Amino acid sequence: MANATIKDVARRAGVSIATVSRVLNKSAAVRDDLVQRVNQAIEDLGYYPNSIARTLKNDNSKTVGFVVSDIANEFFSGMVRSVEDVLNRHGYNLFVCSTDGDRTRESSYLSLLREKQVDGIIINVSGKNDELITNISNQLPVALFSRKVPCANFRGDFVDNDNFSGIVALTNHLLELGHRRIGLINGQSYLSTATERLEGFRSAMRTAGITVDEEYPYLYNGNFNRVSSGGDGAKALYEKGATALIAANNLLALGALQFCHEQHLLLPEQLSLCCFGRISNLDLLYIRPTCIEQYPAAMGARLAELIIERIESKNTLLNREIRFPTLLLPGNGTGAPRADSLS
Amino acid sequence: MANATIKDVARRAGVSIATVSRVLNKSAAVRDDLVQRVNQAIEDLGYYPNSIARTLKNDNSKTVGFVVSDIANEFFSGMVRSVEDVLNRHGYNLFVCSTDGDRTRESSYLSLLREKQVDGIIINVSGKNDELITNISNQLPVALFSRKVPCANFRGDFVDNDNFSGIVALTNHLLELGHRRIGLINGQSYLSTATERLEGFRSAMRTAGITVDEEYPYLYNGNFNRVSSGGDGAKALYEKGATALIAANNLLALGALQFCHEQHLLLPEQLSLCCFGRISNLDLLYIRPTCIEQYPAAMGARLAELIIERIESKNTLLNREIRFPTLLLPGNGTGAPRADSLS
DNA sequence: CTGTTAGCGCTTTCAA
DNA sequence: TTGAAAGCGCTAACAG
Repeated sequence: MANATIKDVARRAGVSIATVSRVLNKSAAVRDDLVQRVNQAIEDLGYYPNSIARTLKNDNSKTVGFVVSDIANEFFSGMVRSVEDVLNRHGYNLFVCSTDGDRTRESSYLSLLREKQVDGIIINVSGKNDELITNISNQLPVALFSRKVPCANFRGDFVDNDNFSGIVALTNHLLELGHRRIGLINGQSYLSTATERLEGFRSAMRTAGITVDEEYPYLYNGNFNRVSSGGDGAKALYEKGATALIAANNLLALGALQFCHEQHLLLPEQLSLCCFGRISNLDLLYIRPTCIEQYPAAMGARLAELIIERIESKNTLLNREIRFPTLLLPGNGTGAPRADSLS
Repeated sequence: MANATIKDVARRAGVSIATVSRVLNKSAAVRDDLVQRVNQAIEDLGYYPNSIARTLKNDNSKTVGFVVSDIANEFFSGMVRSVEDVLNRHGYNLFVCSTDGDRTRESSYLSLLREKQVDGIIINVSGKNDELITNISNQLPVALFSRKVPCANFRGDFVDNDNFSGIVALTNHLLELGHRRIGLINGQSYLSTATERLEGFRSAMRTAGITVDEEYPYLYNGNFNRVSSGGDGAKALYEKGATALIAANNLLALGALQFCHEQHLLLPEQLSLCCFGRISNLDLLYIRPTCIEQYPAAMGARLAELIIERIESKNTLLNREIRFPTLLLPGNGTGAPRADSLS
């Protein structure tokens, strides 16, 4: 029942294993009749090559790791599909790893992936293993997305949305509707996504004459990975008197929307809601928050291309940064603030 | 820059590679001071084992393949997360493969997985490679879900919902509301999921005195993998006069719901809609179809356990079949038929 | 054009 | 308790 090996094929075809290898890889010319005999033997035996042995010899596994907080998050699962498609077209397989944003899980997955000799790693970092990832990036091709590693000697590529201009667009949208007490439900402040989004918010507000600093009351620091955090943020900011909310990612938005739904808040009459990111089945929701559309499929495809190029270049490429332009998708969850709520 | 090997560790610790191996695997007693020296050397060199070499020697890769039509489908992505969690707890990694329900993609992925020496395969079969999968199942642990392989000598486990009683519940629900012209938007008839769901429908209807045979006009054979197919089915059956629709899976339901939304059909006044399966953000939808809840996380965890047991038993276990009980989740998309539509 | 052989990194038998 | 050495399946350098 054990699988046939190259030796079995060679014996059956009456040639040496080197010849079989040459036929398999077309790595050198082989006489026609021998090719026939080898192929016949392969078929007879149902032989397929052992790519583990090949990896050991060749030092490439044709395997890539995809590390995210939660593959069940619709944004990541939309992405992984196209990562996989592009990689597969190049003969690669994909290991999927969900870290839950946890430091230990992340580092243990990274160890496993290295032991398995992956050729490269695509990762949405937790922000808690920055030094480790920087080290790895100098030995192995790495492509980051959504979250940067703030280390000077990090080597690798980075893909994200244009966070700054996306949040500016959302903020301006709300400002134009007349809102002033605009709340931002943000994620962990040590993540580049969070800081960039906060910066965009602050900049747009400043232009409107509003200072967003430590004193600004309508900021909530939640957790990008927790829907419940979005609900908590919405509750806190709404109770403080915010007339409009921006959720900084899709999960936070979902939590905020659930809060509104459960509290029977009228959107946009009592509260305006918009968000950065993609919500599935958006057009079928009872209220569609205005949002910044994301393109997980396109981002995934780009990431896969970047990592393949980096693998093929043996990690010699200069760092690259790709920003996807953002698009404001109007919904029906935002409107003018109630007259009695104007400051 | 190349990674340290067991040889480097041995040299640095002044011991043989056998001793290093014994320390790494605790496979035999080693004198205390040598253990210290080896561990020190490992740390100094930043050594981590090459699991590829280990696989070649040991004949197990600690790797499992997960093969589905589309990992971006919310049902599968919810599942893969818990598959991964359980496997990871046992030291396994997971290869994710989306076949798009395509015969060639499926078989090519299966080849790749075998070449990579996966220890087992969890698969939602396309239905187009049944003999191949049956063959594989006799060499390698296989766990199927949602779709059976109709071959007597298939070896492996199977996990699914209780399709029959689920559809019966949906059908009875509609019958009790007074519907008679109930449409079923089903998937490919060569898939066990489709036949089982059709059987349930037929049985419930028969009990109500309605014969569902070739002549029955309110049957639509669509494609489980295509949202658009759900829209086409809804259109066709609605135009034929169906007063209520059952979509046989989540994607078909989504398509049907989108059709209703675009056509501004009033649910449930003009049409009742219910479905088998889970739709994400269900409670935030403008209309919530009554549906049969599924438990992808629980199913995934169970699948992972089954495949691990089967791997550890060296594929000697008898075939097992696990059915998850179904639960009817009431929504607001179903109601009594309009008076003028009663037959 | 073909075959022999070393060796990828590891585990494990066998001897000491 | 330790080390030497064979061998997992494959590729590629080398010799013919």
